[in-house]
Amino acid sequence: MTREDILDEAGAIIRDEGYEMLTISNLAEKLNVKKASLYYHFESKEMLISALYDYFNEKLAHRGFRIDFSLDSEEILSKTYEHWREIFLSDELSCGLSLVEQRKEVDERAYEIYNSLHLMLRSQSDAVMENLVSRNKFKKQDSALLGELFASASFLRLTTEHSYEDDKAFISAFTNLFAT
Amino acid sequence: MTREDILDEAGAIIRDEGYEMLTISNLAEKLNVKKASLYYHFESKEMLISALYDYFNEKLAHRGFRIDFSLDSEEILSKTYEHWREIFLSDELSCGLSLVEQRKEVDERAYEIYNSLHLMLRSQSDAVMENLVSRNKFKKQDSALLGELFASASFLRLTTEHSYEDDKAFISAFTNLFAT
Amino acid sequence: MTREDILDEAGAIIRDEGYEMLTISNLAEKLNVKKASLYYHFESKEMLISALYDYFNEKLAHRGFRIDFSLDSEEILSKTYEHWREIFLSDELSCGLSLVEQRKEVDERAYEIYNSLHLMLRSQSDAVMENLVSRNKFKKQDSALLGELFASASFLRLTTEHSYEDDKAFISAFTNLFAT
Amino acid sequence: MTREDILDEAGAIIRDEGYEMLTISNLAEKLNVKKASLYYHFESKEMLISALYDYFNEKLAHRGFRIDFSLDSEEILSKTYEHWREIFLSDELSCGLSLVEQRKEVDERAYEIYNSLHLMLRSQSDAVMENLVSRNKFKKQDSALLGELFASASFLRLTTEHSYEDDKAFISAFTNLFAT
DNA sequence: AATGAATGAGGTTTCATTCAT
DNA sequence: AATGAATGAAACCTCATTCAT
Repeated sequence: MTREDILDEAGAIIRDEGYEMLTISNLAEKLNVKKASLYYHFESKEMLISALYDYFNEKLAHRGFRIDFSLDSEEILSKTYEHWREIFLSDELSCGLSLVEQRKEVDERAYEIYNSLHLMLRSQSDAVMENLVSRNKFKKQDSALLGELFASASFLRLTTEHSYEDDKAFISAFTNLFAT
Repeated sequence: MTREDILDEAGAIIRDEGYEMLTISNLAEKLNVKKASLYYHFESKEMLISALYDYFNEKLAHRGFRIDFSLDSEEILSKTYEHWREIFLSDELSCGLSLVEQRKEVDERAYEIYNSLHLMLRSQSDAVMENLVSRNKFKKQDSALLGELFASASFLRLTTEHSYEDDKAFISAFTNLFAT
Repeated sequence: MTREDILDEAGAIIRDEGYEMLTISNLAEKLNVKKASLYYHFESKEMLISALYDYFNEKLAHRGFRIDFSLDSEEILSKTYEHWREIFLSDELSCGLSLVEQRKEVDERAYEIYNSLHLMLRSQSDAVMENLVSRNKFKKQDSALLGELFASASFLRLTTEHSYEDDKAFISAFTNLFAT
Repeated sequence: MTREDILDEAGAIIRDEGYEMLTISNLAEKLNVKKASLYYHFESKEMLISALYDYFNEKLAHRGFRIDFSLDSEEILSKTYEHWREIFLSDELSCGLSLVEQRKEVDERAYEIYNSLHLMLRSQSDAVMENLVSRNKFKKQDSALLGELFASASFLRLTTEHSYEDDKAFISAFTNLFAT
């Protein structure tokens, strides 16, 4: 059992059972070790959770963002959305996302990460919009506003349940709304 | 001490200290009563929390939504946003909102309310957009999409920190983007 | 079960089994209650121990010191010694004494009490010597020094094991040494 | 890391932090080794503590006691007291003393050593007094009683805080009290 | 000679809850 | 309507110890 194994299992518990079910007992049981063993790897529950934030942060940082701007507008938005969707639903990151969502109101650390996640979406959205506007794919208008609108709507779609077709339709409609 | 007093204090704890700090001990202490006394009013903690959801739901239901459509477009959006802001920040409702936000990933009941809150924003937003489009204040286009964009962006703005001016600017820009 | 019952039992454990055996589990078991019950009466183990110091201090303060100075010198010293012996061996106070002895090197509070106990013996010893010297029962000499000598020797005798006769002989010899 | 290093550090912990802080974890940490390593040198904590008693005993045994009886009475007492003071305060022995003081009520072994320490002081004190009396430096009287008085008062002075001058004055007064 | 990893037992404390009064 | 006293379960954590390497 390595530190990573522990963090992975901790993340899974948070995602699947909720933050308040992340107890040393529960965690140990799932890992098939005794409670005391966890204290060999982490000084305290607090430190474990802190490590969990680091772990998530690091994984998030390793996600690149490359968009092929030779595609047509709708496909560009579509790829962007897919990229985010992967982040939100990937086994690797959904745990951290779940942690952050549950703790953001109460834990400074979670709040920061939640905000920086927003910021990431927003800046990627802005970059895409700027490109489309500058290349006259989208009507000449405030690309920052377009960025916010696309990022916001996408974020909410990603954190609530929507059908695949519904998402497709949204992207198509969004493209049409602003396409030249 | 009435049931309402208890629910109010419970809400305040959730908002100010987080859901996990809502313990019988903490609640009793804040109310200056002994723990056992709370069991005269509520069968169990579970029932108390259930009552808390009802309490919030009821208060939410009593919030009407009346917009004076004789105002100009920007003012209409502004009033709409103000209306939501009041809901999100009012002492009466912020507690329930906090509860729902913290528990939505984990508690069926919270998830439902969270969704219905979204729906409410969305339907009000849709109604406003439909009106503006139908009265040719806004360009003829898919009013449902406009509804989603406005509701989404507003929701995220309301649940993260933004300056008053920033919000003003957003509404103004949004209006310009779609105004005829 | 009252606070006093708990303190008495805690004291007994310290005296009979040693300070490190004063655990919440052990204490609860001896009192035939469950661990959690102790927390109704004391906020924490630390508070319990603090209360124990108070309890001992109070009992110590209630011990008067009255010597009949019409007796002969040896009897006066004998009574004085008996008075102290009672303090050191009484069921009521031996517990506190044991606590203080075991913790004085490590716990500020115990150290203070230990010192004030010394001081008490010393001042009573001084008073007795002063009386005997001033009444010419003892040779004219530094009564403070006599006080220290008698108090010191008595203290050590009381905290280590000595036969009754040995103590008697000591007092007798001490009297002869200084009697006119 | 040798057995001695371990014993020295263990003693330092007992003196500086108290017996209950002598844990394998704490000890290992201070020695910059891992807990398991200590078990290469000592079978168990119990054996380690037993070795600690031996270690202290041995060091104590190596302290000779030689007094130059050609000095004057006050100086003889002064040297005797100094000798003891060195034992009580020396880095080498204060640890063991601390151990014994903290454990004497609870641990047979500590109790024995504590008693034999007393005995040592007592027999040295007796020897000095006998010499002074036999050489007519002190008035002809029960030298064993003088021995007890000097040893007792000194012992208490050494285990509680006193100024250097205060100690000096005590020795001077004691000398005067019994000098011919 | 030392250590990484694990453990069983037991420590203090908090939790929601009960029940007689 | 409220509370004093108690409780079982479970929380986090530390202890001395083991054992393969």
